[in-house]
Amino acid sequence: MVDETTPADPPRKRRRVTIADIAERAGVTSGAVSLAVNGKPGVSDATRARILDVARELRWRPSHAAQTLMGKNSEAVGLVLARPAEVIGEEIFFSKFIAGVQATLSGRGFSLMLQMAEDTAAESAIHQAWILDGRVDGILVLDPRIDDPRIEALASLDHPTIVVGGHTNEKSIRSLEVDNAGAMRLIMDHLHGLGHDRVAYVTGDQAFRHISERMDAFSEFCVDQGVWGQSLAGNFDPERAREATARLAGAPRPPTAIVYDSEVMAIAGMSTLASLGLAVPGDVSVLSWEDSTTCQVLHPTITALSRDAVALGRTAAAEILQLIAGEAVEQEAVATRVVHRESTGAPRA
Amino acid sequence: MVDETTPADPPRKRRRVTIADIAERAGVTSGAVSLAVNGKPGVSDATRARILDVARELRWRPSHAAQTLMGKNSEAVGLVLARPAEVIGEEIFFSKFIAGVQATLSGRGFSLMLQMAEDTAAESAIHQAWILDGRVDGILVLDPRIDDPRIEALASLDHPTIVVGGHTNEKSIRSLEVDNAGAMRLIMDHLHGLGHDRVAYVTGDQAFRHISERMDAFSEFCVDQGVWGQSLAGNFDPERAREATARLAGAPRPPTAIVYDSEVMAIAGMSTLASLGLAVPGDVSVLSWEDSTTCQVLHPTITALSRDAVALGRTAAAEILQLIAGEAVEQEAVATRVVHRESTGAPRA
DNA sequence: CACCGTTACTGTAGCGCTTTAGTCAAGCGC
DNA sequence: GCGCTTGACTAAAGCGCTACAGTAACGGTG
Repeated sequence: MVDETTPADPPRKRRRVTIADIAERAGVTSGAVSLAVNGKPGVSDATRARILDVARELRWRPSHAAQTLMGKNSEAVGLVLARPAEVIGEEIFFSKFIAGVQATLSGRGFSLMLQMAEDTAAESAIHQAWILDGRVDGILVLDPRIDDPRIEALASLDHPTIVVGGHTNEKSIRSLEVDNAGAMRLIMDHLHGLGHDRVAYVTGDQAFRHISERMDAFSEFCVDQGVWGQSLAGNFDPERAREATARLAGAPRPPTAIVYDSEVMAIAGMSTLASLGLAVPGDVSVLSWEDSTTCQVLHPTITALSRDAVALGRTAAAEILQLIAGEAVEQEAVATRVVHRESTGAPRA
Repeated sequence: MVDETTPADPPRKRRRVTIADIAERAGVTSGAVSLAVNGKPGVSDATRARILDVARELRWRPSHAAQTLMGKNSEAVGLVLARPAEVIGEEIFFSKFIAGVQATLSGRGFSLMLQMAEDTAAESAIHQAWILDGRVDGILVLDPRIDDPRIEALASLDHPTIVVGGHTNEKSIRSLEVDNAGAMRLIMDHLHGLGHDRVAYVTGDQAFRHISERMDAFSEFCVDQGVWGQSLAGNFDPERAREATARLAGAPRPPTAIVYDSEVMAIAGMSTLASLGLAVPGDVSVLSWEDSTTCQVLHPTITALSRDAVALGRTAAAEILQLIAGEAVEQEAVATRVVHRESTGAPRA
């Protein structure tokens, strides 16, 4: 019969409801309340029920700060993005990845702590602050670089961490393997299978481990299969992709197919080809590393390496949760395939 | 002579460095340390300098948990997304908005707490938990609905909150005004100015306040200017946009221009028109509410309402920070304009 | 019936920090 | 020399919660 709608409640400063309030009301001490709400033995069933009733009635919620002060988990995972805001805003990968991470995390009641940093040094500083403060239980690292200073720093902190994409030298740090070499082989098999033997690859930022892995696999494939192949360095900037495309198109012996390291670059490249009067895939085939709705609706539709970034995010989240819980981490491969669309076809004979 | 480097330190569990450690080493009490590190009067300059030196040397960082327990700010802002993961992954608006929010927040040392929720009820529960725990200092609400239950709930919690887009009935809650009606007028002025007098509007989810505001402005413009105008309900799903487009194209008197409520829908619509053999803008003009790189590179390029979602996020973050700091909140309008590209032109005579 | 083991609690000491009330010596004016 | 201020600290309480050492009552046992 206790009605807490508080009809004429004076709207003054609302004080926090604490276990002491519950204790008083239930006629026990705060210690007993703690045992009761945490499901630990030491209180009779009757008392426990009474305490829980009062707690519910008072709309009590445990103080997170007090709990982490006692060394409890913070139920949050941290992710720092060290890329320019424009890139994060444009590249569909990030929002998909984050959406995937969130979907899994939220299902388990975890939150995501997100920050952007200017550079990897700033990113490490944030990692450090979060971990020492116990604000996050685990950290997700994106875009690993060759000899990444962040990973070294994290290894010394000895905290649950998952590096997404590219394994690390630090064996104490888990990484979510992304088979960049295998994916590149899928792409090259596709193009080679169509008959292409002059392929160009317009890359993203080579400082990233995953990009350099792709480049290596590209070169190896070309050598092994006798394909003429050339990488042109880019940095995810569509303008750079335009320049690279124009250079390739104007070459004495232009490639018959171009692979772009991102959807944004592929689109920029394709529009450049169109403006140069080149037909896709008639004169040159185009393939995008990363799929999106845009690839499906553009004319011609763009053949793309589809990786399901949402699933990647989900997997990363699941793994970090397992790591936090101290369970064995089981690697789950993210399905990767080439979706054949209109932008790739047999080269002109 | 106190040397705490402990030469043969066994690498066991790393204990947290606390102000007590600093106090001991500096030969003062923890109270003095607190005064020193917080820049408060009560310690001599010499002592303060000594304390700060020791703190730096020991790499001390204040315990966030202890501080929030004392009622300090948590230096974080919360944002809950209540849309399907796929939509968040596809719509460029979200990543741009979040990137913008982050850019401003990070600059001031704040973090973003991000969660996804199934529905608005779950979203409110998360808000409540965050606020009562003091885990966030402020909350950002996106996609306000007509008679939004979340806003009511937040109003009763009396916590810094900014509703992005659409003002609220609750005058205690601040909102970041987005002039949907004005933007719709810009769009219609553009089309009407080109000579269109049969315009269709394929909408997003009408439960959202911003969508209904746009629809109202659309209707009003049409009535006032004697333009034949019709809204077709969508829900941001490209498939729905395709259906709507096909229906419009097949009508006895089809519209000469179609406005789509999102870039994803505009692209879907345009590809549908193409597959029906209709020329853009020859047979029908297309306009997208929301700009993106894709709009710029598609053939034809798409005329779009450009709102700079990154700036919107930045502004939202700046406002919530001002609100948290207790400063006066100054509304800063986000530049909005129609970017005229190839997809709109004069209707065929 | 003294003895022991449970059960169901209570009381209190922290976790790391802030804050307030005190303490104590030095300095000042008359 | 006395009272009084001032500056520079110290001591201790308290934020909300957990953990752990007690303790009182009860029931069973030989």
